[in-house]
Amino acid sequence: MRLTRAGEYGIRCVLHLARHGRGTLVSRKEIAARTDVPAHFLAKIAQQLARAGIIEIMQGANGGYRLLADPSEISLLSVIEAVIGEISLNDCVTRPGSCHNSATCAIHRVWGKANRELRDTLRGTNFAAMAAEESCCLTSFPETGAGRRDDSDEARP
Amino acid sequence: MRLTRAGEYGIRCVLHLARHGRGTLVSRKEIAARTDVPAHFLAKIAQQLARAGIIEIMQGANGGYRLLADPSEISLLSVIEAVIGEISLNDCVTRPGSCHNSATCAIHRVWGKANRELRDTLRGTNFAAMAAEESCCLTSFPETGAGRRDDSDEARP
DNA sequence: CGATATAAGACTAAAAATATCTTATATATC
DNA sequence: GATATATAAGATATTTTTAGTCTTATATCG
Ligand code: SF4
Ligand code: SF4
Repeated sequence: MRLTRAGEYGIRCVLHLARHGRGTLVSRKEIAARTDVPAHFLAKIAQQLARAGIIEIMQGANGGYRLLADPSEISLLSVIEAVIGEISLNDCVTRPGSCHNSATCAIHRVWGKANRELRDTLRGTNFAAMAAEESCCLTSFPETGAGRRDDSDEARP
Repeated sequence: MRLTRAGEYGIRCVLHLARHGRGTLVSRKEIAARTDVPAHFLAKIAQQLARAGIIEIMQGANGGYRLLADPSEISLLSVIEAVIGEISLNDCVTRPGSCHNSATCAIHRVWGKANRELRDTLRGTNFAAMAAEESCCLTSFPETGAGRRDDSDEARP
């Protein structure tokens, strides 16, 4: 009944990009450092965000990630579900077949309602407002992570 | 982001008891068979429900479980949280200290709101209505579980 | 007492989450 | 084109959580 770490990281990544605005390229390294996410883990999450059409990944020197849409058009729900899949408070909500009983189950309907409400709330939240907040999440993370200084993929000579 | 199996089992157990009414003693064996829950697992869950004051456990021959309160006074939320602990959609909701940043985080507030809504919905659902439903969950489980015939703790002579 | 229940917690197995490592590929710059 | 720097992609490893089982102890009825 909780968000996974990957989901939380995905949100941080998009929020950081949203603060730079749509289309601005930001390196994975910077995002990882500023949002306190392991760089390699971020790579994986970014791939899922890219597949969902939320960000674009630029390879090569001076590569990085950029937002494809305007922050106001990106909902919290779409980011979360891009990373962890469709939200489902109980198995039978998204897979009614998992319980032979779901067709007539009173509890099933309660879960369905709660699930709908939750998704609607998250769908109703976009990144424009959050990015604009004076004290946003990500400004509080240190610019150069003390314990996470060197996340480069390359070995030093 | 999903209910654990233990939570689901706890709900089934209470619902089954609710259908018998407050104070009626039902054996663990019967509950386990009718709700399709492993008997030993149910024992563990029942202990948590007992600690939360929802059911009472009677030991000895002809023992079993009984509801302490009227089904109308037992909310879905109380049963779930008795089994899986307080609902928390994200770590920082129940443990703000887990992220040094929660005090000023815009996303944090969204999670707080969503979490409150979810808990309110579950709090607003009690077992009286669900137990009264014509085709309740538990009637659909076979009376004698085909693959779960013998859940006795005792070895046969 | 003896049969039949659950208590309590140790133990095991399976699954999922989290993170890392390795090899490959793309791009800018020289 | 060569080189340095970036991400891609997926295999692998570690840790944590979930799910279930097993064993020994205790309570109650008849
Ligand atoms: S018993 Fe009802 S709530 Fe539980 S899994 Fe089956 S359909 Fe869902
Ligand atoms: S960054 Fe915000 S939402 Fe994420 S864990 Fe920290 S306080 Fe919670």
